[in-house]
Amino acid sequence: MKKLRRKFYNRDTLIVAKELLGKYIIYKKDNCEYIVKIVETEAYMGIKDKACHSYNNKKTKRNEIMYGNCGILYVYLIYGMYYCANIVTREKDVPEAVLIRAAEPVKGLENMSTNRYGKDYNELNKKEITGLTNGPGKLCKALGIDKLNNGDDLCSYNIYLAEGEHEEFEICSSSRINIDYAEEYKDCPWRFYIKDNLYVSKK
DNA sequence: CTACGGATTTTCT
DNA sequence: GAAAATCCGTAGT
Repeated sequence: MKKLRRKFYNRDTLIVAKELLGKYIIYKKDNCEYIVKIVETEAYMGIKDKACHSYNNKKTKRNEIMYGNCGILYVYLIYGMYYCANIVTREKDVPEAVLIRAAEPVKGLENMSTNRYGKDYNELNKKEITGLTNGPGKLCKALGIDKLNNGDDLCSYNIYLAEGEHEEFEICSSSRINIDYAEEYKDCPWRFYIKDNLYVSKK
C-alpha cells in the first residue's frame, strides 16, 4: 500500500477530511499490526470555528500540537474516560485538524477485540463486532491509542496512513456530532462518512 | 427504534 | 468548580 506523504495533510482541511475516507491506518504495536479503513471524519477549522479547541487562537498545553507541523496525531482525553484521535492539517501555526470518528477493522481483529472487550473475536455478537471501532473513543480503545500517542508522526514507520486499491463509494456529509455549544458553527456540514458503511457511528 | 442519565478525570477558568 | 469532539445500559414507544 502506498504511504501518504506529508504534503497530503498540508491542504484545505475540508478536502483532507473528505479524502481521508477509504484510507488505511497502519499501526504497529506490541508485535501486532493493526489496520483499519477510515469511514467517518470531522473537520475542525481552526481559529474561526467555535467547535474547535483552537478557536480564537487559543493555545494551551493540550492543543499545542495543532499549532505544529501537519501529519501529526493529536490525541486528547474526553469526558474523563475516552481518547479521541485527530490528524493535524495545514502548515505550522494554522491550528486545524481532522477527527477520525470511525473505521472498519481490517487486520489485528483479535487484538482489537481484547482491547475493547477482553474476549476473543469469535465470541463477539453482531453488535459487539460493529461496536469495535464505530466511534472515536471506541476506535482509540480498539487500537490502544492513548495520551502517549499525542504527537506521533504519521509519516513514520510504526504508524502511518496509506492508500488502498481504488474503491468506489459515495460520500455523505452532515453537521458534526456533540458540539451543541458551537453556536453558528454547530450546523456546518463538516462531518463526512462513507454511505451505507456498517461502521459509521450514526445515521 | 429513540431518549435519557451516569461514569470519570483532565484541563482550563 | 465546571465543562468536555463519548459510551453504555436501561427504560419507554
